[in-house]
Parts: sequence; structure tokens; C-alpha cells
Amino acid sequence: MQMLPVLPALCCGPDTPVLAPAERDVLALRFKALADPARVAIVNRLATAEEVCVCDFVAALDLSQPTVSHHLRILREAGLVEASRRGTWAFYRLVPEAVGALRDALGA
Amino acid sequence: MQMLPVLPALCCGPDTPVLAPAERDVLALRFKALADPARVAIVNRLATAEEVCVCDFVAALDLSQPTVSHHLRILREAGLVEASRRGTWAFYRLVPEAVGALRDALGA
DNA sequence: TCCCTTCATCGATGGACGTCGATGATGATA
DNA sequence: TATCATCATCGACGTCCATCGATGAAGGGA
Repeated sequence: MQMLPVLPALCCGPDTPVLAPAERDVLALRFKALADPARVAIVNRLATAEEVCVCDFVAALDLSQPTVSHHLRILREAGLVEASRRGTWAFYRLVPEAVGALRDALGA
Repeated sequence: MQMLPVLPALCCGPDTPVLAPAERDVLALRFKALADPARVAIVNRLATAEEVCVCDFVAALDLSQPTVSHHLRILREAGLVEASRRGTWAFYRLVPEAVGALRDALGA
């Protein structure tokens, strides 16, 4: 069998539909929220502590208070954690559904 | 009961041990590998295609060939994908164990 | 041998990110 | 009211990252 000269050789067939750009962006945004050692430590701590106040994170991590607040903000905007103020302190806890959705994205 | 003035009030008890720094770093590095829409799309495509050549990624994503090669390099160094050259083309496929380990890190 | 295709690497550039000190907002205490 | 503690926001600085054009390495075909 002879090949057509205008179609020299193909490594793969026609492309299958790609993941929708919107889904790619939201998934990347959530993974980006975990793409930092400090934020990994925060989520890990919340996974076993139910509820943790900011001052505890500042004491545990070796970071300044504004930096810790910055990381918590990123996790909050990604929907992975949620905060509630009681008196002087702010307590953070995990959002299990968001973490579960991220886990599902990595395969059944 | 009256409180000691030098210990005004505490929001939480003594800190529990944090996640080991080495583990935090390696987890953050792998999540960072997924913290980009292009790389999310690459992994998603590999999850349903078994083996895909670079030229297919260049055609599917709206990025230049060097940029695609750059993203594939990051995923390779994170251990999430592996490559093998056959003739002119380079084929990439997923490393299921690495993806599974990342999924396990998000909860049992 | 020469040319073409595929892919990786290099160098540069613009933008995003992590970090901190300073400041502001809010609640508790005296 | 005045003061203190907790926490969020702001502004700035240094570094890392995504992107591209240009170049190089390697293989296939004429």
C-alpha cells in the first residue's frame, strides 16, 4: 500500500475533545491552592483537628502572621477551607466536599 | 475561677506535631505540577488515552511547541507522567501510582 | 548526502507569587 | 475611654513561572 504524499505519516488519529477550558481553570486554581508547603501543612492540620484558630497556625508554621493570613485567604478563595470568628479569634475548618471533589478529579 | 494575669486566655491547646517538612515539600511540588490549566488538560487527556504523542498535545492545546514541552517536563520531573521515544515521535503516558498517591494524600 | 519533521533546550521577557513590616478593624479587658 | 490582643489588608521587594522565538539534536525519506 502506498501513502499519499500530502499525508506523510501520522503519530495519532484525530484529536478527541479536550477538557472544557472552564473546568481546566477551576481545577488548576484548586490545585494551585495546594501548591505550597505552608498550605499543605495547614490543610493537613485541619484534616485531623476539626477546628483551628489562626494563632495556632502562626505558632506552628515558621511564618509571620500576615503571611499565614495570606495563605489562609488563598485556601478560602479556593473553597477548601472556611472561617468563622468567635470573639477575638478566627477559627478555620476544612470543607470536606471541596477536598473530595479534588480527590475525585484525580480518578475514580 | 480567676485567671492568671500572665496567661490571659488561650484559643487552643498546645500544638500537635505538624506534618514533616520533607513531606510538605514533596506534596506541594506534586500539586504544583497540576497547578496550571495546560497541565490539567494534559493529565486529563492521558487519563483516557493511554498514550499520546507530543504533536497531539501541541495540536489540542493552544500553545507553542516549546511551551508544551516545558509543561511536559514539569509533569515528568514530578513523576506524574513518563515518556518514551519511538522513531521521530515522543509518546507520553500517565504514571497511575503517582496519581494515586496524590489522591491518597487528599484523604482516605 | 540533503532536506524535512519532531522534539528538547536556551535565553529573554512580562506577570504572578511568597514574604515581610506597617497599618487598620474588631473585640475583650480594665 | 484607653489599652491590649487577634486578625486582615496594604505596599513593597525579591524570586519564581509561563510563554515565546531561535537553535540544536535525532530520525526518516528521497
